[in-house]
Amino acid sequence: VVPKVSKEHKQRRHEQILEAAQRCFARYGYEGATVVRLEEATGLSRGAIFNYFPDKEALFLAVAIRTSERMTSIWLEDGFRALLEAIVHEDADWLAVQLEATRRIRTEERFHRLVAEHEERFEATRPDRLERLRAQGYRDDVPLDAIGIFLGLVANGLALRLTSGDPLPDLDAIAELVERGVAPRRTRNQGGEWKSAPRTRRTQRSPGRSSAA
Amino acid sequence: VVPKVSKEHKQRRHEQILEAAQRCFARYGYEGATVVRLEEATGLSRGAIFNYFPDKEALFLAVAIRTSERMTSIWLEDGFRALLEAIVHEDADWLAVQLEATRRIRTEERFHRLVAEHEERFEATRPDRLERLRAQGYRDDVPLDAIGIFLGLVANGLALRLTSGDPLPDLDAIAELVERGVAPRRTRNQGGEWKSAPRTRRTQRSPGRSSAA
Amino acid sequence: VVPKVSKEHKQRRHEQILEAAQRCFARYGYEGATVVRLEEATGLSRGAIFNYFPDKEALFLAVAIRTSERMTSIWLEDGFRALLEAIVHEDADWLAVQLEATRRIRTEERFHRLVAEHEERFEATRPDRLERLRAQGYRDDVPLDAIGIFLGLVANGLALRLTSGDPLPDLDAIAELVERGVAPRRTRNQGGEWKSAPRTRRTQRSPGRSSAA
Amino acid sequence: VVPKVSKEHKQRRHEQILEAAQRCFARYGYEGATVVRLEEATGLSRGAIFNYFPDKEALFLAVAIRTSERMTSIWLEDGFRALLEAIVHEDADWLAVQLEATRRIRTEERFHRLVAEHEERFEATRPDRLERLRAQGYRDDVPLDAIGIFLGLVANGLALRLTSGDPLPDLDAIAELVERGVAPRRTRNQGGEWKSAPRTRRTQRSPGRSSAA
DNA sequence: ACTGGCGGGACGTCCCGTTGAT
DNA sequence: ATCAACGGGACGTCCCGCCAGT
Repeated sequence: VVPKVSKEHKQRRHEQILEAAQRCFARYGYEGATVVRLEEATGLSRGAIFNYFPDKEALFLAVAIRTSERMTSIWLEDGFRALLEAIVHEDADWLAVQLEATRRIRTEERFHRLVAEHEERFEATRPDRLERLRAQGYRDDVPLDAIGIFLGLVANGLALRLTSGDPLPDLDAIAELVERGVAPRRTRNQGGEWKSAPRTRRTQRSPGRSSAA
Repeated sequence: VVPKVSKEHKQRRHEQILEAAQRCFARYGYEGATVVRLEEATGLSRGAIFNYFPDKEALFLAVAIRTSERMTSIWLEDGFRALLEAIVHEDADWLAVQLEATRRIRTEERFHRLVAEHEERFEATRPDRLERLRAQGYRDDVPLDAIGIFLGLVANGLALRLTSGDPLPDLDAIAELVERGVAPRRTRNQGGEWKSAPRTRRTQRSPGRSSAA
Repeated sequence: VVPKVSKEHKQRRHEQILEAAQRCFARYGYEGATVVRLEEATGLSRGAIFNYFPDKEALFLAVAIRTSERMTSIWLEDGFRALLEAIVHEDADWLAVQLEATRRIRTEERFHRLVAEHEERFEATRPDRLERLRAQGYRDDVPLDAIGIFLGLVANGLALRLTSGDPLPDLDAIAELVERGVAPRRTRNQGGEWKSAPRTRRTQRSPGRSSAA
Repeated sequence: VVPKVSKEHKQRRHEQILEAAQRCFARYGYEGATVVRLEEATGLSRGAIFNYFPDKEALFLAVAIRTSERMTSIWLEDGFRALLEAIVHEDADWLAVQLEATRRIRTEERFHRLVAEHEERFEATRPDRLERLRAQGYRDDVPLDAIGIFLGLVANGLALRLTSGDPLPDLDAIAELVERGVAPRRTRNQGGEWKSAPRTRRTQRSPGRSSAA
């Protein structure tokens, strides 16, 4: 009944495994991230790893959720430009994990259901993002959700490009192109608002399984 | 040692295998497309399949090259809007294959090299794409290759979104946003070609594939 | 469509695997009969073995059914004394397999169902054994099915004893004791009928899962 | 290093583990009785269990010895009929354990030796069973040890039948058949002791076990 | 040309028993 | 004395590709 190791210890182990697993899944893909490689990456043994996660699949799901939450959190709190910056400049592991996740959603029925359940459970906690998007002052001659989707396309396309190993694009140029596309008629292009814009700019993604997409 | 069946027969078998394999790889992913499933999809047996392709990886490479060439060919010959249309309206198998390919490039050293070799060999045969891009009349205050990359981001992002099962976006709206982003200053929207001129759309689906896909 | 190897070949392989597996299961028990040991015993590889049987469990079931049919067939065709003789003098592998089977029926829900399904399917093929028992001329002051059960107890007890490695009992003495127990009043003990008795003496077991019991 | 808990506490723990383990081994078999299940059954954890027994095998041996001693004690003290009654009416766990034990003797060299050592050590403590058997007044035209073996066959056969889930037989009928088989010539059935004198039956079930069994 | 029996390797899972912490 | 984290071994399963057979 008395905890044999401190709760902090368990927490740290949990985190340690998640982090190492993220590296592994990113580098080798789900199937390529064999248990042996997970052992090497974590520095722990099967017994330890599967003491914290029932399954390799559960481990992967946990990693995917983590990265997904990270991604949406950046977008919501720091804005779209910050998201592009993060995609470009931070380590690319979480992008790769996201792509893995979408692939497994596509190909593995079981995983699809697991993710759907999770999404359902945390759907309610999300604020109305469309409202927040409206406040950003985008052009109004195009449906707002289309703008949200468009921004998502660019972000995902960027992530895909980076994980493929293609060279880094000129982020300012990209941002400029995006900006002109979504800015209101008159205010367009008055001087790189993308960079100086308030940190709360964000947009909307489809409510479905957007986080993993 | 005279060939027992006509060259056309071999050609047809080759094609038949490629097509079935594409379905398989798209639906199940590379690892999930086991040889047994490939047998079922092709209606042939191991022996036959591995008679035409040295191993599973070579088969996948052939499929990936095929889909990749198809994608670039649409873009170059029918324009970006046509590419978007194709991504949206044709069966999504080749998108999934493309994603699989990038994933394997990322994770499998061996496959990465195979692709690189192939690219090198066929690089010379491609016309200068930037030249053709220039002819489209985009804005000139942003480097042309950035525009190309930007368009690629959107296309890839769209592909990724579709294969994830997210709902179809309003293509016209997306096209409008992209158009304003890349059009020259003054000439923007002078004829809404994006909307009104979906040049040579290829939206018809290849027969006999979609139903089974 | 044309069989690649002769049907006889497949038949022989099937038999070969069953026989070796029987040895293995008898000697090591179900859990102890690891796939490696089955490989050694059959002289074949995993690939070959599991080409003929989907599962280790299916293989065991096939073996158990085989031995069970053998046991009941001896009893029905050659009589109870012949059964005792067979239990004592033939190789004890099939006894051990039978015991394994009952144990797995007891402990493994899944196996229990498999056996039950099999029994159900072959129930109809069995002739009315109680009738045949009646013809044997046992004492009539005790219910006939009790006599059948009693004989079954002795046979099973003998099997259990033998597989435990205990020394062989004096079969004639045992037979004499059984004989006096079940013979009609007057004819009792007139001179070792057990040995000279007609070869079609048999008795009844509970219809349930008797074959595996 | 004074013992922190009383000797009685240790004794109770010991007993508690043995009892729970007996249930486990009976229900799941040796291999199926995983340590996790033993933990659940005992309400204790690995550490506690392996503090009292060096390993799983030793625990099983202890359980098996316990049940075995119980069985022989009933036979010797209360007679054969009482043994049959006990087999039929008491909870079947110890029968299953006995069967498990004989199986492991047969298949596991190591366990066989352990049991042999134990037998050797306690052989001397047992009174001469043949002597006691002789005192029961059986027929003398058949070797006495054959009678003993015969009775053992019936008892074991009955146990096997019961653990297999087959329906309960009519015990009186069985006893009558046995009785006639082993009784002296003239004195047979002079009082039907088998039926009328179920000496000192021990049919009450041990408390607290049956409900959970 | 085509089949499929087969070898053998590697995977995820589970399980036992040790060990260090309480 | 008791616990649970953990190491590491072995298991059944599945899968790819070779090649003997037709």
